[in-house]
Amino acid sequence: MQTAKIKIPDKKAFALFEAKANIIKAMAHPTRLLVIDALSRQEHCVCELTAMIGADTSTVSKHLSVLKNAGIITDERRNQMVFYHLSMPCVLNFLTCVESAIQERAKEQLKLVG
Amino acid sequence: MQTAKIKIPDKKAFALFEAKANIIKAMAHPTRLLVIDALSRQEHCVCELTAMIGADTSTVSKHLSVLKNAGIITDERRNQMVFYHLSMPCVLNFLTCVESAIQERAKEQLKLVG
DNA sequence: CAATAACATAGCTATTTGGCTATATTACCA
DNA sequence: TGGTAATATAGCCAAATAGCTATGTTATTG
Repeated sequence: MQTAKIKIPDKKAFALFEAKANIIKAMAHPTRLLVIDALSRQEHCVCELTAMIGADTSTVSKHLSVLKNAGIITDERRNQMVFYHLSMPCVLNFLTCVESAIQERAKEQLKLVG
Repeated sequence: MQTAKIKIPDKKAFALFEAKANIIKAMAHPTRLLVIDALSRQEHCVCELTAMIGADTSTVSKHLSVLKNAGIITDERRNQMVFYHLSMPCVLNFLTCVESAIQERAKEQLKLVG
């Protein structure tokens, strides 16, 4: 039983949801959020990011290519090193949104316990 | 060779990245973005969302539970029906950010082609 | 040109995810 | 109380993901 008038999305609308989902999927990993966070302050080479993350270079490199393919970061080679930059800074607002939601939830949990 | 001073994240920092990633992961699916979009305008019951999505009720129900567990939506039973609401409206700003990034990229593509 | 440093890619495997079918569960109604 | 509508859960399988090891690529250096 439907009460509200609903709008069934057409192909184009669904394609847009898919495109957005692909970008969001690229962010949906703790390591990649760490990368975004680090690059929000300054550019970093792969070696620095690898040191922060504490994983294999190949693993880090793969994560970086996921973010790059999604258009969230860009790379720039300078001699042997490759430096990465955040090219979609508006994602930071979202992370703030998510963080406050987490904090609020923590407060709720405290209320229930204490 | 590292040039910049890097900060290795401690356990707490990494746990926060994980918590954020869990919320983002919940959004990282076209169907769930459709749900968020629909609920941003008004509440909807499962039957309405199912009609929009065009999938099995069980599939839609699972998607809704993913969003609910992440704290992005809430549910409210009224008689036989369950209505869902968007409880984290700040995610909409993020979707706008992603959408404009997609548009910009499309423009770039056009430049390259034409 | 050989060796090395910094990254990237390929290939493999364990885990997770997303869809379905089938089976609860909850509330209403005859 | 039995039947039905609306939703949720369980269980199954194909596909995607994330990590590693091993190998390729690019630029520097001796």
